[in-house]
Amino acid sequence: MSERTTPSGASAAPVVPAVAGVLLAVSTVIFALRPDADRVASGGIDADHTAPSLPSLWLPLVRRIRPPYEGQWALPGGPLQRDEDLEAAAARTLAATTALDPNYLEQLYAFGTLDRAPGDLDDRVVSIVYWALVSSDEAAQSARAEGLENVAWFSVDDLPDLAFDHDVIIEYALWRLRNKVEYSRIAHAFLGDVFTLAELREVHEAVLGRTLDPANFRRQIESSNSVVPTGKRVTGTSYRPPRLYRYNNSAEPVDRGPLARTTVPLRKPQP
Amino acid sequence: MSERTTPSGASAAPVVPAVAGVLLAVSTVIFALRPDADRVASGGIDADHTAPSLPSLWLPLVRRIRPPYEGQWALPGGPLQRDEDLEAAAARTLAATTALDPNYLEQLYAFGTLDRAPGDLDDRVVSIVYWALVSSDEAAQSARAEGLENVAWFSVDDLPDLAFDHDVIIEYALWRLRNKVEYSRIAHAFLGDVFTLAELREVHEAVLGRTLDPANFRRQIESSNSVVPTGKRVTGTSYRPPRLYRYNNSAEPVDRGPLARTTVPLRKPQP
DNA sequence: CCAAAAGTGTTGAGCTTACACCCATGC
DNA sequence: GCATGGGTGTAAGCTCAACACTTTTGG
Repeated sequence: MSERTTPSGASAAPVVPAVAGVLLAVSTVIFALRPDADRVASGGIDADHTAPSLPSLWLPLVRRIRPPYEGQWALPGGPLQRDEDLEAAAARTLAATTALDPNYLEQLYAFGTLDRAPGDLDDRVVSIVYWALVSSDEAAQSARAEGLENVAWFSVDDLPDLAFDHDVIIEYALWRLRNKVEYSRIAHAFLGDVFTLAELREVHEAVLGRTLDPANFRRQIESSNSVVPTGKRVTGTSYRPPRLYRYNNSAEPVDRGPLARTTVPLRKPQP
Repeated sequence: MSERTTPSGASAAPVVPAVAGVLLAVSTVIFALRPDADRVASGGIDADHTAPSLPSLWLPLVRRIRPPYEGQWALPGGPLQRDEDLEAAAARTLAATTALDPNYLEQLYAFGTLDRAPGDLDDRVVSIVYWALVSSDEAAQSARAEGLENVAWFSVDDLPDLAFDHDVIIEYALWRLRNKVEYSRIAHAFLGDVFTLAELREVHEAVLGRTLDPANFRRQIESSNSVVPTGKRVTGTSYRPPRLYRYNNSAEPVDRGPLARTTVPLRKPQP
C-alpha cells in the first residue's frame, strides 16, 4: 500500500521538494447587512420578494477583467504573498475591496479539487477561503465610495453568475454563518460599537430568516452575558427609548477552540 | 487603502502569477480507539493514570529522518501532488501510515503562519490538515504490522515532543473530534460494521472523557435514528446477550453543510 | 438461585416557547 | 390620551439527567 511515498519521508515539513504547478490563493467572503430602507443602487437587483422588510445579507464581488470567466463576478482575493500570513492576506483583499477593517474574520475552508478552473489552463489553484463580517453602516459608505471600479455589492439571494466554484463557496459560507449565529456570539459584528437589543435581534432575524420573540431574545442574550448596558439610551424616538448596549469583550470569545488568538483585531477598542 | 493590489486584479483565479517560495503540504491526524485491554507495546508509554479502564484515543506519528526536527515525531503527510485532490492526498498519507481506509475523513484547517518552520529554512510551508477516524481493531492489526518502520502509535494524553506546530494541530483536532461527537453521528467510525450499544457508548465515553448513563444514551441514540438493529445478538456472554446494531446510512449524513459529497467512501458497503 | 449486564419506566429540574401585560416616550 | 415599540411576568411543554426497576442469559 505504501508505494512511491514511504511514511518516513512523508511529513508536512519544509524539507520536501517544491511542487511546481500548484498556485495558492486566498479569497474572502465578506458579509454585511443591508437595512431594508436606504436602498443603494449598486449593482444588485432589488427584487423585494423577500419577507416583509427584514434586512438582508449582501456581499461585495469583483468583476473579472481577464480570462477565464472574463466579465463575470468573483470573490475578492488574490495570490498569497511570500511573507504574508493567510489571515493577513484575507484582510488585505478585504481592505482592497471594501476599504474596511472586518469585525470578524475566520477561515472557512480550503478548496482544492482538480476541476476548479476550466481545462484550458495549465495551472492548478488551491484557494484558502476566509469569511468576514463588516459593520453595516460602514459597508454602506464603502459601497458608495469612489475608486473601487470593478466592485459591486449583491444580495445573497440574488447573486449573478459567478466565476469558478465561487457559488458553492458562498453557499457554504452562508451555511456556516447561519450555524454560528445560532450557537455563538458573532451577530454584533454587523453592528457598530453600541446598539439596541432590537437591532441585535434584527441581525439574528435577518441571518436566520425568521422572526424571533423579542421577550425571549432579550432573556437569551442577557443570560449569555454577550453584551453589557452602556447606561445610555437612544433619543428622539416616538416611543419608549431603548437602552444602548455594547459588546462584552471579557466574555467567552466566540469559539475557535485551542487555535491561538489571531492577529486581526475583531473590534477596534473604543476610548 | 488599495495600494499595490487593485481589486480588479485580485481574484482567486488561475491567471495570477505563480508565487515562488510557498510549499503546499497535506497532513492528517488519524484517530483510533485503543481498547483498554490488549495493550500493544508499540512506542507509546503506557502510563495508566487514566480513569478506571476507559478506552483511550491514540494516533500514529512518523519519525522524521531529516532536519529540521530530525528524530522527532510528526504527523503523517507530504507535499500535494500536481494532479491530486486535497482529500486524496490525505487518504494517501493515511494509507501509507496505517494501510487502512478511513471510516471518516474531513478537512480540519489550513495552517499557514510564517513562523511554522525554524528560521534557517528558505521555504515556507502551508499545510492543509485533515483528520480521520479508523476502526479500532483494524488499526490494532495495522499497528502490529511490519514494513512501517518509522511509524508508531501514541496515546493522545501521552504524546512525545512533536515537530513544527503539530502539537497545536493535534490539540485542535481533538477539540473538533470532541465537539463533533456531541452533536453529530461519527462515533460509529471507530467501530466495525456491527456493534452493540454498549460499544458505541464506550466510544462516546472515551472521546468525551466521562461516563454516560446507559439508559439515557440508549434513548438518545434510538431517537436519533443513527443506527438500526440487525436482529442478531452477541452470543457467548455470561449475561443477557445484547442486540447488534448497524450504522444507518440513509439518515442525515453527519453535517458538512452544502459541501458536495466527497470521493472517499466513509464506510465500505457490506454485501 | 445468583451475578451481571441489557433494557424499561418514572420522576423532577431546568430550559424553551408562547403570549399576556405593563412602561415610557413623542405627538 | 393614544400609538408604538421597550421591557417584564408567567404558565405550558419539552428535553434531559438521575436512578429505581425488570429482563435475560451463563454458571
